[in-house]
Amino acid sequence: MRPMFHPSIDDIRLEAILHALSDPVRVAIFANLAGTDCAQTCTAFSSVGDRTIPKSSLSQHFKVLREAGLIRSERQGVEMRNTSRCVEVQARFPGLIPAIIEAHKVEAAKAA
Amino acid sequence: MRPMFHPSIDDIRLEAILHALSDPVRVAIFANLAGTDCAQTCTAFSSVGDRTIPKSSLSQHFKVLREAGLIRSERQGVEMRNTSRCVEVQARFPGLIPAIIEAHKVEAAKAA
DNA sequence: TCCTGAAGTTCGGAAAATCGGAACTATTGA
DNA sequence: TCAATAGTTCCGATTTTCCGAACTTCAGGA
Repeated sequence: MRPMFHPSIDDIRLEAILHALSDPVRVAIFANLAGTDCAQTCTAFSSVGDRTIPKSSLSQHFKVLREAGLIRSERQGVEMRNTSRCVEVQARFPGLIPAIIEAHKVEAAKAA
Repeated sequence: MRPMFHPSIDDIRLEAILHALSDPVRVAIFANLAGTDCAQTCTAFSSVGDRTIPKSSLSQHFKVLREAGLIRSERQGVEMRNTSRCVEVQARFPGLIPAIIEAHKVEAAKAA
């Protein structure tokens, strides 16, 4: 298994962030991670909304979020602890993440 | 030629906006449109940065921006007048567009 | 009216990205 | 050492993107 790659702050690309969050599953995962202090495992998201996400797809989604610099994944025993990198991203692109999270809430509120 | 489709404010999706702006050419076009009051034609963007964009690709890019609700395109004689819909999007997703434009500037500044 | 040129759009095939099932790896606990 | 669990990797099928070529639309002459 390859070691996990996490870009440094300066290598984070706006393009990659927007692409990562342009998927409904990924933005849901990220919004959840950004809204909590405790790390979440991948399987915590095996279903998003009413959809069931296959393990392989989940793994890809986490990889995209990780390589965009949005989350940090650390192995802890048999599972993966995922946390958001909001604070770091905020330093590079001030206000970007809060605006997207807020927009995501606006849309989620409307759907309900 | 099919009539152009512009989504109404309430049909604008966050997902579509993020996807539209996750492309370097499109975010450059949109940042430019958002930063000026005067409408721009498509050919005004036939080159972005140092890259030359084929007409057919440009047309597709404008279509993506239009259908995401980010711009409005109106035929004026032989050409197309494109303007941003920032004010409308701001009403639906407050702060989202300014944050992305700002992030785009941060990145553009770094590249220079 | 009939050209001609300019501005975009549409078509279609090649290239790239995405999805998900099956097989694999890594780690813990019995 | 064996079994179970969490996640990754592989790979084929589907979907999306890219761009050249052909087409449409409109304005301004001759």
